[in-house]
Amino acid sequence: MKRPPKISSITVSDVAREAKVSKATAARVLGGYGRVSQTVHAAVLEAAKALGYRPNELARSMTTGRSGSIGVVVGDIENPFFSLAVRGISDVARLSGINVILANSGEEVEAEKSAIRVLLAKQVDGLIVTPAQAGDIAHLREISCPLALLDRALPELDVDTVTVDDRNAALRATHMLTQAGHRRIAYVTAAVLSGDFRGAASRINTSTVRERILGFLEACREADIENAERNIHFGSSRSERSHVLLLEMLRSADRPTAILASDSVVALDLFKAIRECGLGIPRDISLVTFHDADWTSVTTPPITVIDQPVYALGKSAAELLIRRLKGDDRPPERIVLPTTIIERMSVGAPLSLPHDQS
Amino acid sequence: MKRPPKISSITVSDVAREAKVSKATAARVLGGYGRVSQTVHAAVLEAAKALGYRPNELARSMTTGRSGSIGVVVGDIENPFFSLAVRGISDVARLSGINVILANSGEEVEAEKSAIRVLLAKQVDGLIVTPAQAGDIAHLREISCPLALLDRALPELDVDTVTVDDRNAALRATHMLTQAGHRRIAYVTAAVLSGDFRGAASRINTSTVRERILGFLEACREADIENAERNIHFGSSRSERSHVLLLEMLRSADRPTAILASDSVVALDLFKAIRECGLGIPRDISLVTFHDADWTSVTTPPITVIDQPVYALGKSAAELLIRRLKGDDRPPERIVLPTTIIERMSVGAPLSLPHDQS
DNA sequence: CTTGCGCTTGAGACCGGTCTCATAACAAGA
DNA sequence: TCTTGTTATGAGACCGGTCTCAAGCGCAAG
Repeated sequence: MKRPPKISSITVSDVAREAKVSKATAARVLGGYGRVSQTVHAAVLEAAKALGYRPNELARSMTTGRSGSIGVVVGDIENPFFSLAVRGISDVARLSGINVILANSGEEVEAEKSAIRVLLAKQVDGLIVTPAQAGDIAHLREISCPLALLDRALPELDVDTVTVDDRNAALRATHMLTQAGHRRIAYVTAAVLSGDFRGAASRINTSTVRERILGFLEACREADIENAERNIHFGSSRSERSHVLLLEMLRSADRPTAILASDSVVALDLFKAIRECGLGIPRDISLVTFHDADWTSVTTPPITVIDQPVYALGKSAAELLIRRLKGDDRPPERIVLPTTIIERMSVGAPLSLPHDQS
Repeated sequence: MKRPPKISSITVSDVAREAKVSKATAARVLGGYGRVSQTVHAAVLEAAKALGYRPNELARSMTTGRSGSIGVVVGDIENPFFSLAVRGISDVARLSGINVILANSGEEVEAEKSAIRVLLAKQVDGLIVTPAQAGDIAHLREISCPLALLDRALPELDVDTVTVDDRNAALRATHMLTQAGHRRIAYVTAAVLSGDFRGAASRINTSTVRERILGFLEACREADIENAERNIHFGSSRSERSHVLLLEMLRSADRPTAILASDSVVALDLFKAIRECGLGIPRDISLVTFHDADWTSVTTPPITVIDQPVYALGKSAAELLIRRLKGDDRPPERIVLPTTIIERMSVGAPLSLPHDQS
């Protein structure tokens, strides 16, 4: 075996020798378990300090079977939604002396699988995952440690889950738009759909995506808008290609008069695209987005948003997970957090209608 | 010893027994080292698959002394600057099969110390740190594994470091403002200064903060602006209190006619504060900020920014660190990345001067 | 003075891998 | 045929902790 690169770290045995006690006794003091006499306790501590002893958490984890860390797999840390949620998670984790290993899935199942495998191999005590795709969840089933789902529920997976009331949020937001007189409303989401949509909402089993669409469609139905499904745009990402697609949509003859965006990244891209097309908000087009990202209040006009309790989302997921880690084994809980709509200035009546309609 | 919670995970020995070979041989196949005959190799693999063997990375790390992960300590993941840098780091790390353990210091030294201690105990192979304070770096000195500094250099710490040319950036940005005719220019930074400033720039040894201030002061000197130090505002954070302080500054009789902000979070807060005061950009006040955050291009007016190669910053730091992890021990490198100024619409001439001056 | 109990301590197994070393088996060269 | 070399395999030590178990000790009760 190669000499480990670190220059001779101090072990329990070293401390024991220095303090002239057995390894077991030194370990008891250093590990904080068992009973040791005052005298010896002090002696060991002194020896440890003199030698500069640092416990090897890895070795400790090996015997205890607990690593003291949890794994978090999110779609994209760059998305402020996730950074805030992660913040919530790590704040809670730190309070319990647990630390967080973060992994990015880039919203791709394969990357997610690989991340989970690595995390599991690292013996994380628990996992918080934002599943990238709901169709492929075998790898989530196989997870042998406590698992919590963040932001996206999986109906077939009965584990602790924290989401927001996406359906109702989408319903209310869309309702707001129909009330304003809009009839050509688009829902633009970053989620990708394998295959084609066409009303098969049941096929989408990522809760967040499905619930929002369901809410959106319900509001459309209430307003007697037909073929609303046509206006659902999937796969909007940070890429150049999807930006072009948005421009295309905005320049088409029957362009929507109002848009609901699935997150602030999509919304920002939309905002830029709308400008590029020389359209005005809310004169030519109304815009509402999920997530009260910090920038939404400083644009001209400021954007009406669906405010999700993102920090709380992460916090709750972590709390649920940690509770379970501590041995509590009540049945899995599904928490749904409420959202509120913050009305700003990005919603107006469609151009073709008299302004006093609403 | 308590039975570990995980229900009897499959070990090398189990696989060995199943495949009817010795533990050593099974380990050779599973660990991918040493030489094994074709036949046995296949047999072991089959047995492993049948049993559902998953390697225990912890145990592996224990003997090898390498954990295959690096620790990253940043000030605040919520700050888009850091999320992007972290993204750069993790992208590089993944390519080398290394994973990242993330810790937040909240820009507090004590939290930073504690995070480093935990990370070290977890036997990370290397560390990337954005030191919260430059005065207190004993804990960084003691680090026994490769260390790389991100965004902030420490003159007294000779390790791999990646920064941007803060001084020059601040110089040019400030110069732009003086050229436009401004003479009351404020620099607002999130950094906290222990004690009072008053020209003792040498006392600030966080490179980022010092260099920027130096650049700022140099530009002021060139323009014969006296007492420019007075207009340096420290400790601007996301807190309510600091927002009030900003409002105070903006409402004072000799309020600045132009402001340079140290990061996009500060800038956003400033932007809001400026609005609250009923001031117009750039009519009443000009604004320039470090970091081309996504929102800066969609405000009215869009903000002139100092574009830092943030992703590259993280990427380079990770590359430097990983190179060192692989055994390369050339002397520590200090990389300084260039910045560019993206001129948008937030800079104008001060109100008191005729517009054609510039 | 013994017995018994509680407390402190030491010896050593164990976790799940890696890796060294010795042995066995076999092929090729003398 | 005997030596030498090469390759495949097994036995077991080791990493740095935790934890079990039994022995040693002092003290109070019988």
